[in-house]
Amino acid sequence: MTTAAPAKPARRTPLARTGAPRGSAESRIVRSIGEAIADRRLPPGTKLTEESLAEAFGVSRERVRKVLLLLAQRRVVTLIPNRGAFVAKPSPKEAREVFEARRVIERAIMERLERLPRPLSDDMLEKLRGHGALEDAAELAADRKAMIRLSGQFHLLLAEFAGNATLAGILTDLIDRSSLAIAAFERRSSHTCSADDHRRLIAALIGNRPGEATALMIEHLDEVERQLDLEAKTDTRIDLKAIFADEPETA
Amino acid sequence: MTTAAPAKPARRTPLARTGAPRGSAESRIVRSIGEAIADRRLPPGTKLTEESLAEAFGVSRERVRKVLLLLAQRRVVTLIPNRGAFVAKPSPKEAREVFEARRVIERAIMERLERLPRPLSDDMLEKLRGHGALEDAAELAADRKAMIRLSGQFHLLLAEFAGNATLAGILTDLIDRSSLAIAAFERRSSHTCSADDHRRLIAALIGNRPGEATALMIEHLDEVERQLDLEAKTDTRIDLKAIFADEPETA
DNA sequence: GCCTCCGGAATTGTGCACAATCTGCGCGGT
DNA sequence: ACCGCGCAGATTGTGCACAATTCCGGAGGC
Repeated sequence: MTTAAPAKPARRTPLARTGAPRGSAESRIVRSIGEAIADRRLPPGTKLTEESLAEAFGVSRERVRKVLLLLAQRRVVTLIPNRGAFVAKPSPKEAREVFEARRVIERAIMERLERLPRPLSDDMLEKLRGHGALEDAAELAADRKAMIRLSGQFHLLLAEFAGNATLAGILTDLIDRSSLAIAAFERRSSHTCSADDHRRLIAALIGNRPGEATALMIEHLDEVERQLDLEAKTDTRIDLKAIFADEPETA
Repeated sequence: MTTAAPAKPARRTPLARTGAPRGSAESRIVRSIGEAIADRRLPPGTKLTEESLAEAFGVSRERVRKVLLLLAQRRVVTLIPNRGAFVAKPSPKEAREVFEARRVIERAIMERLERLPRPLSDDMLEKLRGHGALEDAAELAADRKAMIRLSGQFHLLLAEFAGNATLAGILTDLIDRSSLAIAAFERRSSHTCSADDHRRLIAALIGNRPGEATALMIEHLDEVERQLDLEAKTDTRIDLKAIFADEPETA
């Protein structure tokens, strides 16, 4: 204050949502971008300019910057120093690794679910059936985006039932990265989307024939991976840049 | 890192390691803090003031802020809005989940290692034996910090041998969180630190008796967890705050 | 014709100043 | 004496200005 008040500030912070959920603003954007990537509105390799995103979400550039940092650590976007943020384009190797990691984790989850006391709780049954219905509806309506989103949610739902939030959290990231891999390597032709697999899985889980649900899950994941074209021929351009740039945070 | 000179005259990016200097500064700090937490120089619940850290590492406060955000997403520190960053203090539930997640992942890793063609490559054998020697030396010298660090590295080494960088990355986080759990729940008394377990594990791996190494790994992890005191009695203070504060980024 | 070099524009990176919020402590009222 | 209120100091949160870097296009030389 005091001296020197050259017309410059005049910012008013409209207190509209003063103490409002600060943190949630960021996670909202993270979710939003994450979904956009998952259902392929943002294909791998897309440049994510800070200012564009800031404008799109109506927030400041630093907010976006923070979000991008978060997404980068989840390997959903790739941050290249002085170059910017790009929707991650996994290598075939990484794609295979992600699916293998999923098999490892989801097998464990299924084994846990199969060990649950029977019959399953009404809550679980209802959620399973409800979800099945949603997937059926999406398939019937040929709503591709909904199907993708629901497919991810299905796996996450099972993870929650297993009661290990830590594993579920890890799986969340892996599912996002799967979506990315699918977007990057999906074959033009076939895509017998997995709603049917899910149906059988639900039935096996309810029916409780030992080992069957687990086997179906593994087979399901194998099938999804098998539908990808993971043979060489990677568009080396972006990948090389991403590889040779020092990754900001990889552990 | 002698100078903290704010002066920044004519930086020349000595290309020593390409575009690395920027990003690596942060990951250096992340590693540094991570290690300090792992070997208990920073016990759970410790307040991490931004400015103190900035001064300690000779960097600006925003750099520290970024690092804290990264560590927060790895669940190594807890970020409470307008309150600051604290070394995470896992709940007993979370501790159990982390160990279970480790069992899931490390079992898979061991099964993969056991499936490796025999004899193991010279490179692997050398690294295994070399690491064993280091652990022996640390145990002999009663160098607790070294033992903790080496113990984590051992598990990570096995993960690398398994050839799935994605799983290894996930395990890295879980190991850090294990250290945290151990720091939080270690019993005063016993701590037959696991160097002996590791020795047996190495032997089993080299010897290649089917299933033995995997079984030893599971038993090892069980044993480490069993040595913790995970009964209620949680210091609710910090945990409650962490729980009720809206978490910035949890997925 | 092609390659190289050199601006100009756009984009990212960083320090800084200030605003918002929380904690601790002392004062005054009941 | 106890409780609540409010002020002061410290700490975190955020926008902004500017520095650094990269990208793109064109002119010039071989």
